[in-house]
Amino acid sequence: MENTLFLYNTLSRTKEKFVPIHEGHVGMYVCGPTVYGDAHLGHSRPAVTFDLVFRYLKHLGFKVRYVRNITDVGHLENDADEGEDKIAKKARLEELEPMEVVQYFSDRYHNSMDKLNVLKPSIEPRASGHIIEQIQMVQTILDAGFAYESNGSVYFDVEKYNKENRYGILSGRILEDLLSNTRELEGQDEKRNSFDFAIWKKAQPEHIMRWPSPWSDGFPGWHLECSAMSAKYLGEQFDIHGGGMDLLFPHHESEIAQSTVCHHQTPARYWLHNNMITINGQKMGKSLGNFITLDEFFAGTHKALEKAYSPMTIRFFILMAHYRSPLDFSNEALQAAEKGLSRLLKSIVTLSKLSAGSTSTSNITELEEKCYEAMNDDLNSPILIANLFEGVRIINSVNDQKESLTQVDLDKLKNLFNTFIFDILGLMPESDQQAGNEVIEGLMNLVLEFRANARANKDWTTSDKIRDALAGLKISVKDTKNGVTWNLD
RNA sequence: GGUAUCAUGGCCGAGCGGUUAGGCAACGGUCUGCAAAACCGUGUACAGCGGUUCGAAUCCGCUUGAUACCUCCA
Repeated sequence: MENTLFLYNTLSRTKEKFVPIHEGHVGMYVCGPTVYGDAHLGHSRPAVTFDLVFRYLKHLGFKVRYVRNITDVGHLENDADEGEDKIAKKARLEELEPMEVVQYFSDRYHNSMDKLNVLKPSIEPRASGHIIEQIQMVQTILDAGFAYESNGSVYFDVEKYNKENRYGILSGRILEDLLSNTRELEGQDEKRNSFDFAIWKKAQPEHIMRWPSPWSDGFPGWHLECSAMSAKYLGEQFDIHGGGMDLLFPHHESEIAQSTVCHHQTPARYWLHNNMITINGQKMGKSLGNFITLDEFFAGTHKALEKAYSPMTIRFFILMAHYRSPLDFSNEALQAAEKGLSRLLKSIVTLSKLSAGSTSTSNITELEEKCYEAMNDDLNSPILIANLFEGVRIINSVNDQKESLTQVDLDKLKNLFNTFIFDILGLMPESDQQAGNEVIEGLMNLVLEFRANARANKDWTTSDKIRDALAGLKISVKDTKNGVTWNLD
């Protein structure tokens, strides 16, 4: 483990050397989805980003416990105090049990993540399964004097907390600014200050998702689940906390406040935030109604899409940008990603067929070092990919006999490509239909034999007819120096 | 209004004071019966205006524009 990984910590606004609390082990918590709708392109960014973190840490030899929650209670819709639970609303509209909705969209979320080749987290806890832990946490905060009960609900006393700690340590906000700038919202009379946030909410009579507590029949506050579940599975202080930038405030800020009161320390050492995916320069979001679901991408059914885009294209598209930069959706960009990915993956097949030379004209060791440098520098996947394309150039040049590599370098390059492309970037070949299909294999050999004969006789009409006909069946035939190759598009 | 981030060639997207990012597209060439693929070559990017410096896309200031958060959202 001689690699030194640097990560950008939102807490310090700098890149910091990553040193885990317990040597050789990493605890990572990432805010997962609220399951009340299909996963859209926006959801894929944190999933892929932290999948990359997970994969790379494992590659470096760490034993990683990766916890990603599923939020199935507690998020209020619209106005904070007047709204109803998102899950409950959807359930009532469709006359389903809330848990039925949760199950349905969880399954669909998992399905989309599987397609994107996102590894499953070690633990995927649900908020509804941790009500007791959350109630205990509310009690602890009340006992410590940092919360107050009001009409059956319990609110976190931000002003009091801020006297001894700093509310705003993560987001850079200053409490006075919040006070003077918070908008007027209806029904906030229960709170002492507008910036106080609920840690327990009394349920309205029509509210279906409710649990008994010392204060009221109700449900836990919005930010509490992550504090409770991360502490339960990763300890009172753990290594990495991740999520989308949009969660920075108030969600993560409030998590820090709650956990600090309960455990007297900042819950996580490194706070990582991925940037947003935008569409026409604007954030893709549920509430903005400008999102495209992942299934729509895979099927090409959304009106903004010129064609279908495969899961690996989406994954590669995301990895081509650094996780902290905004990434703008466009058909052009997706198609560029699609072609680039195809070229990258094709080179692996070419690589497997190369024969060794007596000398090496390229420095594979140096290439490998550059790949690690890129990843160690705050997971700079675009630089990594640029380096891999340098590898592609080398592979193709060797194939064209313009360069050569020794067996040692060839093996090193194969190992390099397998490690970075499959294990770390998590890409995978998508069309392996031709593999193992003996019928197609046999037919193709037969057809290409006829064509080879025609070509030998300079019967271009016949040979082109065969090639065109196969092209119509989405089989492309290419005549190379080393013979004929074909593949399914 | 407050806080934060950003503005790079046709498109996407790296860059953290001096050396080629990379992908896609385009053009020219090599190869090929023709294609395709591949390889080689080509683009005088850095929002604007000042400043610091021997030297700035990169640091500082101002201007303009954009986005995010401040309310659920990845």
